[in-house]
Amino acid sequence: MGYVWAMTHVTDSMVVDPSASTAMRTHRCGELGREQVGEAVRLGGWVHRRRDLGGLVFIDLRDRAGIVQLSCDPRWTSPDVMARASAAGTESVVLVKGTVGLRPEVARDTTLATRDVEVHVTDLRVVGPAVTPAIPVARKEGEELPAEELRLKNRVLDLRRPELQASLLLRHRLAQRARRTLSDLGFLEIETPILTKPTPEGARDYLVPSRVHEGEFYALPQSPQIYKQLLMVAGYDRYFQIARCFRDEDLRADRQPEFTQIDIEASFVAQEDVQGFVEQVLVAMWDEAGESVAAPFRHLSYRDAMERWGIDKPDLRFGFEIQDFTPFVQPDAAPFVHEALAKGGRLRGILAPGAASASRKEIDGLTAAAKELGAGGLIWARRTGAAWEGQGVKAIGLDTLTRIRGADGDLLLAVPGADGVTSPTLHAVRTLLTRRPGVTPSAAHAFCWIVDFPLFEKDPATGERIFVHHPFTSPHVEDIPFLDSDPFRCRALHYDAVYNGNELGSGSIRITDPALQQKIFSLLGIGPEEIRRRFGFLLDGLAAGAPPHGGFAIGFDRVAMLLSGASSLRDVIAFPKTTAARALFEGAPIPVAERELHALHLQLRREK
RNA sequence: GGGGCUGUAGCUCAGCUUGGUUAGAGUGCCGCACUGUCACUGCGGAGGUCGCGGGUUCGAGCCCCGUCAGCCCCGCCA
Repeated sequence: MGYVWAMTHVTDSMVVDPSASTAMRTHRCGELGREQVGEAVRLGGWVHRRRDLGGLVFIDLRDRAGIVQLSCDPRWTSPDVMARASAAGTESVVLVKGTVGLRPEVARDTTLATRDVEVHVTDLRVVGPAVTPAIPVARKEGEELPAEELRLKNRVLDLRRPELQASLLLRHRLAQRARRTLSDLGFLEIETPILTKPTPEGARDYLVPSRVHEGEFYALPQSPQIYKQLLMVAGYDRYFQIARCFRDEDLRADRQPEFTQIDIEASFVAQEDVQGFVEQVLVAMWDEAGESVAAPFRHLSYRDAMERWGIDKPDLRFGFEIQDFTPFVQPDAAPFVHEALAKGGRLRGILAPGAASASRKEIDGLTAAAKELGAGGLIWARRTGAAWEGQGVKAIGLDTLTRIRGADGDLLLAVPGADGVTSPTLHAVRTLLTRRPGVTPSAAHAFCWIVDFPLFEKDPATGERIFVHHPFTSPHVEDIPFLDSDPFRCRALHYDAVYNGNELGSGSIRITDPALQQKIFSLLGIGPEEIRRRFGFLLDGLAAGAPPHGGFAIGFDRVAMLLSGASSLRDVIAFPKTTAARALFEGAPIPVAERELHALHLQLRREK
């Protein structure tokens, strides 16, 4: 608490912002320090805490810059002002006149950034009385936050908390820095429509019924994808937008139905140009948060990432890489291992140095995580000295273990099977291993690019060929000949930016050849009529003289979350939605009256 | 759509394992006292549909079923 406070508010209070001065106040509370001693000041703020000693009243007055102590003392405060100070309720807004004074030496034992000074109050008026707050803004040390449901219902109070104010302040600075960085690189900030056309591909659209056109709907954009491509065709060269995007899908801690992307597109570029722009923006934002990071970022192919980390967004701050133990498997391995190999699977696993100390309970936890992801179980063995022990000795056999070798103190964790099972399983296992006490990251920041994603994948449900990304992503030029003969061999000019195991965003080089775009659509089984209906305006655009172009979208909320140390997107969004996509504070969504539905040509059908 | 966790005073929590007095604590709130506090202190007080509905039982905050809400995860998120 005190730590966060000091960290976020001392910095701000070091500089007096002259623009803070208004007709009603001269400074922000948190800006006052020794430099203002002797000055007459006027302040406005919220009563954070009040300490009423009878003859003396102290008030901690809070605003967005921090807290300063008000001292009401008969030596400088009249009896009627004293009475008002003593009656000022918690979280009420007061206007104060006074003089900045040095606090008595013995009375500076405080965590406030403004610890040396206080305001000797000569006038105080409650201008915004507050009812008793439903949730506390000022908390005791160690006091838990109120339940998130209450925080969301009482959002104005929650937003007053210094931590949340610090997060939103940082978010503002990140946005400004990104904006300036891109603008300096010649990118133009251009807005695109919020009422757009449904794109039945991908995520579910939020639909908006048209009043004017019966039975027709707008969609809220899942991203400005097609618009930004058309801006390239229109010759705008370099575009960006801090764009709101909407997806009607189920939520997670790091997923909101409406979210913000730093959306970028540029013409006459290759993949590395776009990556260079994105790196500059990311480095600038990290710098804004006080973190020094270096570009260019390391490149990893999708295939490598899946092979060594089991995921396309590896956390490179830690070791515990996945290995292929298949070549070491000897006849003494258990039948189920041989069966898995016979079916074309592999035996993959992790040799975790020093993890032989893991308790049985811990290993059970790893096994449970493995089973949750579809693995039959988790083979494990620990090596002490030269000896292996554990269930894995039987499962994969001593001969196999001997060939795997390992070192004293290693914990071996392995899973036989298809990559589709072993990769996610071992990724989950690895993630748990990195969280063991005593495991330290090799660096604070590990950025990388994941490149060479496959263009197509098989739909696990239907077996049909589906696009991994959106259908405007260009294949590698050298893979185009294989589009028909060996589609799964084709790599996409698609790239993800990954940071400490988090996907920060993704982008691609787009298809600009209308013929190739048509071909891709038809490979996906979309007929000419449907192409026309859905994407006609894009194809027409491409046919009008399209420059080679590509772009990227940075998940801005996620960046703000990571850089502010928040554990949820909801803590970097002023008015977020719950996991059921409800807004508890304002109370959306709500049922609408029959006549409103009627005007929109809609009729409700009651389910069940 | 599926799985898990949580729901008791304004707030944070205990009570639930093993059903049985008047459901407690801290804090906040209200009142009184208090001239250097800073989580002020001291004294006194008010404050509860134990999320909601049903069931079992002589008796349910506690057991069972259902439901709602919040959170976490899987599916989903081109």
